[in-house]
Amino acid sequence: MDAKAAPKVRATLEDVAQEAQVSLATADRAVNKRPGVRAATVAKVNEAVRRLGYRPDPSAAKLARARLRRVAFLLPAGANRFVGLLSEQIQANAEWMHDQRIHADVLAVNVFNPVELAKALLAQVGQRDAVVVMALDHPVVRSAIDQLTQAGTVVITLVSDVPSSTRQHYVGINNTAAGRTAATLIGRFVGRHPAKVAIILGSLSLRDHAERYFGFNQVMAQEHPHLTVLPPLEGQDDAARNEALTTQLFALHPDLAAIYSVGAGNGGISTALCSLGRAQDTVFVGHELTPAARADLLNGTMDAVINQDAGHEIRSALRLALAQWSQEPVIADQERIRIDIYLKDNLP
Amino acid sequence: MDAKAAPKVRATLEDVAQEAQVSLATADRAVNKRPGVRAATVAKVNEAVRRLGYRPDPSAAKLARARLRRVAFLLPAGANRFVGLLSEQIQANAEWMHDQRIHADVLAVNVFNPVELAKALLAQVGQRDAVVVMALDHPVVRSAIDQLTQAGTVVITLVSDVPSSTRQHYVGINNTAAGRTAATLIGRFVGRHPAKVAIILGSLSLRDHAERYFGFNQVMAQEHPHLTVLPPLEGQDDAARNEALTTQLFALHPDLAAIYSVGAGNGGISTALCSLGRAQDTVFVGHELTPAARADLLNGTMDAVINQDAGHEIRSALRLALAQWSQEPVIADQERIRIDIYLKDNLP
DNA sequence: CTGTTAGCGCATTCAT
DNA sequence: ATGAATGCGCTAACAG
Repeated sequence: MDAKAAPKVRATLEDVAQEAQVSLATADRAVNKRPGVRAATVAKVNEAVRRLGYRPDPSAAKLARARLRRVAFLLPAGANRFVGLLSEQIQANAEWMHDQRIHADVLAVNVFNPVELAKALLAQVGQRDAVVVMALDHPVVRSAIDQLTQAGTVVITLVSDVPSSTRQHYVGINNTAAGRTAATLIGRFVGRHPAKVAIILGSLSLRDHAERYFGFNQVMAQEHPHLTVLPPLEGQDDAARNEALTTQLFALHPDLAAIYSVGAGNGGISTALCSLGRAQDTVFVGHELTPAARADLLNGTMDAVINQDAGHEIRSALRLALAQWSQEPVIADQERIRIDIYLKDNLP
Repeated sequence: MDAKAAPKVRATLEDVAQEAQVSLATADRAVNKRPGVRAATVAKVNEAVRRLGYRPDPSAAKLARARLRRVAFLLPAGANRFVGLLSEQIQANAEWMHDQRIHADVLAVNVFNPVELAKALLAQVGQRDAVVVMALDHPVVRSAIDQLTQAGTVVITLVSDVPSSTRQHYVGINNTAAGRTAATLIGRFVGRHPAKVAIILGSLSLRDHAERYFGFNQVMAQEHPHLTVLPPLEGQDDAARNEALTTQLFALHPDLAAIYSVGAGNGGISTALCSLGRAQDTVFVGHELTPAARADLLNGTMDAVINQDAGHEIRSALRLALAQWSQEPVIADQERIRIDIYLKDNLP
C-alpha cells in the first residue's frame, strides 16, 4: 500500500495551510477575509483552497467560535397579526439559533415613517452582524441600508423589498405573482357571468401592496374581462377602516361579487360581510393565514387565503446570513418562499 | 458596544458529569443511551441533566463523531417523475448531508411487491442508522419495518404511510385532506350547474391513493351534490393506460366536466384531452408538480396541481433522523409537509 | 461497569 | 505580517 494516497475525505484548513506554505492562522485569516495578510499571501491561500476544493466545516467553525453573531430584526411597531407571527417564529427558533451561534433581538420600529426607519437602521452600524428588516422602499431608507452594508453588516429585506439598495437578499414572495394568483382564484370562483370586484389595500405607497394590485389587474384585464374591478380603496391595514369601507362598498354596489384584500385588517371586512349577511355569497380572498383568517376560511367567510410562511421566512433569512458569513452552502430550492394557497381543506 | 456581562451560556456534558459525580465518559454513555452503565448511575445522570437543563451541542457532537451515519432511501424502481424529483433532491442535499455527518444511498425497489419490499427492508438490518422508505402498507412490510426498528434502525415512511408499524415518523401530506382539497377546487371551478366528474387513480390498494379518493368523495357528497362522481378508474400510474381510460371516458360521457387524477401518469390524460379537443374546457386537477405538469398548467390543460415538496420531504426526513439519533431540537412547524396548491400564477 | 485521554477542525489569543 | 499554541464540547479508544 502506498502511504501517500490516504483517501482523504475532505480537505481541512490545516491541509490548505500546508499546501499554501503558510501557517494555520494565516490560512484562517485569508479564508475568512480577516485583516493583516499581504495580498500575495491571500492569493497563495486562495489558490490552495481552489486546488484542494476546501470548504470550511460548519460544525467545527461553530464549536470554535467564541462570540455569538448578533442579528437585529426590525419589524413594524403597532403590529398587525402577521407581524406577530414573525416575532413568534423568531422565538420558536431560539434553540436552533443558539446552536448556530446566533443571538437575535427584535426591534419594533415605525416602518411607515422613512426617516425613523432610516434612523433605526443606522443605529445598527457596527452593532450587528446582520439586520433583517421589513422595510419601506424610500430613498432615505435605501441610503441607510447602503451605509449598513458598507459597514460590513449583512442586510436582508423581509416581506417587502428595497430592490435598488445593496441589501444582500430579499426574503419574501413575488408580490406581483401573488396578486395574479388572487385574480385567478377570484375569476374562477366567481364564474363566467359579468360581475363587480372590489379591492381593498393598506396603501398604494407600500411596495408589496402596489405590486399585488398590479398583478391582480393584469390578470383581471387579460383573462376575466367580464369582471369589473372597482377603484382600489385604501384602509391603512386598519380593521375598523376596512369595515367602514366594506359597508360603503355594498351600499354603492349591492351586486358586488368579490373582494380582494391586499393587506392586513381582514377582520374588519369579515365583520362587515357578516353584518350585511353577505359572508357566504361574496367571494373573499385575502393574505396571511392568521388565526382569524383560518376561522373565516372554515366558516366560509373567506374563500381562499394567500400566505407566506412566517417561520420559513425567519429561518431562511438566518440561513442566508449564515451562508454570507461563513460560506455555508445554500440550498437554493429551500430558500424560495412559496406563494401558499389555503382553502378550508388544506389548512396546516 | 454592549460587550458586557457574558452570562453562563449553557451547561456542558462536563457540567453534567460533575453534577452527577461521575466521569465525562459515563455521563456520555448515559446521555446517549450506550450500554454498560448501571441503571442507578443512569438515573443520577438524567437527574443532573434535568437540573442543569442540559442539551447536547450538535456542532460539537458532529465534530467529534468519526463515523458517518448511514441512511438508505428505498424508492420505487421504474420511476415516475415524482420519484425522480425525490432522487434529485437527495443529490441536491449532498453537501449539507456531509456537513451533518450523514451518508445516504438510494436503493430502487419494486415497492408494489410487498415481499420484495420486505426483503429489501430486512437487508438493511444492522447496516443502517436510518431507513427512509416509500412503502406499501401490507402486513409483510409492516413486520419488516418492525424488525428494523427493533434492531435500532430509525425508520421513516415517506409519501405513503404504514401507520400500524413502529416507524418513528411519517413524512408526507395528509392524503385525505389532499383529496378534499382537490374536490373543493373542482367543485368551485366547475360551478353550480349539474355535471359529471371522473376520477382516475393508480390503484385503490395504494394507501395514499385510497385516502385521496376517500377525501375527495367526502367533500363531493357533502358540498357539491349537484356533481356526479363516476366510479374510479385504475390506470396503474401508467400514462398509456390513463390515455386510453380518458378517451373511453369521453366516449361514454361526452358531457364530462372535470377529471381528478389521484396518482401519476398525468401525461396520458393530457394527451387524450388534447386529442379530443377538450383540454381547455375540462377542469383537470392532479398531483405533483413535475415539469410536464408545470407545462400543462401554463397551457391551460391542467387547472390546478396539488403538490408535496420533494426537497422539503427529503430534508425533513433527514432532520427527523438527526433528532432521533442525537436529540437535536425539532422545529415542529418546519417538519409539517404542506399541501401545496399551484395554479399557473404561483408556480415556483 | 467506570474513568482517563486524545483528538475532531477551526477561531482566537499571544508571540515573533 | 505571520506563526505557535490553546481549547470549544463531544465521541471513542483504551485502561482499570
